[in-house]
Amino acid sequence: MVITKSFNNLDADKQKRILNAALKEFSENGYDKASTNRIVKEAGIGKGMLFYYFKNKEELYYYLINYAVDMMTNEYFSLIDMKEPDFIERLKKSVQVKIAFYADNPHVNNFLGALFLTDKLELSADLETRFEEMQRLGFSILYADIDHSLFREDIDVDKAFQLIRWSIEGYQNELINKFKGQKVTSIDMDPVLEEFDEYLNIFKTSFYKQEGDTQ
Amino acid sequence: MVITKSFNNLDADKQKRILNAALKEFSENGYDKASTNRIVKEAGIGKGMLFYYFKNKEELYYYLINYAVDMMTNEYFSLIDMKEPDFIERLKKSVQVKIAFYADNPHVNNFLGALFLTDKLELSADLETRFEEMQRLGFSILYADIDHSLFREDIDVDKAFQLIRWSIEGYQNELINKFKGQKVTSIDMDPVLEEFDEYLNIFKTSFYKQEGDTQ
DNA sequence: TTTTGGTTGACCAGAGTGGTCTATTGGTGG
DNA sequence: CCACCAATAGACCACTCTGGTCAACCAAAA
Repeated sequence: MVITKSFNNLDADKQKRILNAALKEFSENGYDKASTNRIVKEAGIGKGMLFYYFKNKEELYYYLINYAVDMMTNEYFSLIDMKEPDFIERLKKSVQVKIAFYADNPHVNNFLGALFLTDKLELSADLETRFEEMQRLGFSILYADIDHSLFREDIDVDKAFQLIRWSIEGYQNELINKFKGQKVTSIDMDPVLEEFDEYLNIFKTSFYKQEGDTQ
Repeated sequence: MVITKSFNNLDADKQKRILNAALKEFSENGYDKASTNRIVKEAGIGKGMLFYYFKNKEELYYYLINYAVDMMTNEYFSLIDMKEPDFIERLKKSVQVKIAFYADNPHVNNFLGALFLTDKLELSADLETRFEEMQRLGFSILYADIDHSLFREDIDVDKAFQLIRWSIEGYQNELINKFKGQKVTSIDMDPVLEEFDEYLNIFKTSFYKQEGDTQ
C-alpha cells in the first residue's frame, strides 16, 4: 500500500466521512460504475482533495479493501467470545456486537459482500489472501469449539448450523429493510433484541436436547 | 398501457430476449442507471428498434412492471397447490415450481425484488395497486389454510413460518451464488432437491408434533 | 414498380467520467 | 511582515456514454 500520509493525518471524523461515502458508492455500484463525483459530494469535500489523498480511483479502492478487512477483523471478529460453546448463545452475543459495529460502519458489510461476489481475478495476490484469511477467521469465529452435544441426536448438526445462520441473515435483512433510512443510533434496539431472542429460543427448544430427554 | 402493438406481434423468442435483457439491466442498475444501449446489445437488436417498440425508456419500464407482475401471478403463483395444508410440503412443491419458473424467467424475481425496495412514490396508482395485490396474493399462497395443528404446541407458529421462509431464502441465495453463470437448464437438480428435502425434514422433525407425543 | 413494415447504426446534444491545475486560504517560522 | 507551504475548492479537460432521432436500407407484398 502506498503511503497516503496526507489522508492518514486527517482528523478521524473527516476520514470516516470520506471512507463511508466511498464504501457506500462502491458497494452500491461496483468498481466501474462507482462515481468519484458522487463520493466527494457525499463526503462533502472538493473534487481535488480525493485525488490529493489517493492518487486515483484504483488506489482508493485498494485502500478501502484493506480498511474494510481491518475493521472487520479488529472491530468485529476480535470482539466475539469464542469461548462460548453454545452455538446459539454465541450468535446472540455476536449479533449485539454486529449491531454496534454496523452503527459505526454501515457500509463495510455490504462492501465486503459485494467484493465477495465480484470476480476476484483482478485483485492483487496479497489482497486476495488477506480477504480469504478474513473469511476463514469469520468462519471459525462462528463454528470453532462449538459443543455439538447440545443438539438432538436425530438432526444433522451442520445442517442445523446453516438453518440457524440463514434465519439470522433473513431476520437481519428484514430489519435493515424495515429501518431503512433511519439512523441506527436513533433506533430503540431493546424490542428488536427481545424479538430476536424469541426467534433463537425457538431453535433452542426444537434443536437442542431437552431436559428429561434420554441421552 | 399504450398499445405497443408492434412489439406484441414479434415472435415469442425475440420478445423474450428483449424482455429478459431489459429486466436484467433494470434490476441490476435501477431505473436511472440502466442503459438502453446495454439492453439492445444484450438483446441483439439495433438501437432504433427498442424505441420503435417502446416510445421511450419510461414506457419500457412500465411495460416491464406489468409483464413481471403478470408472469409472477400467472406462471408461478397460479401453479402452487393451495390445498396442501402442510406448510413444509406446500413449500417443497412451490420451490419446484419456482425452479422451473426461474429457468424461463431468470430476472423477473430480481426485477420485482428491486422494485419492492425502490421508492414506489413515482409509480402510477394503477401499477402500485397491481403490485400490492400481487404481494398479497403471494402471501396468501404461502400461508392461507395452513394446518397450524401440525406444529408443536410449545413454539410460536408464526415465528416458525418466518424461520422456515428465511432458511429457504438463504438456501436459495447460496444456490444462486454457487451456480452463478451456469445455465439453469444445464444443472442437475436432483441432488439439489434431495439436499433441500433434508433441510426441510429437519424442520419437520423439530417443529412438528412427533408420533407418540401427547397431544 | 411502388408501397409498406421492419430494421439498422450513425448521429445528436447534453450529461457524466476520471483526473488535473490554478487560485486561494490560513497557519507557521524567520 | 514576508515567505513558504500544506490543505482546499472547484473550474476545467478530453473523453465516454446517455436517451433518443432519423435517413437509409431491405424484403415482401401489392
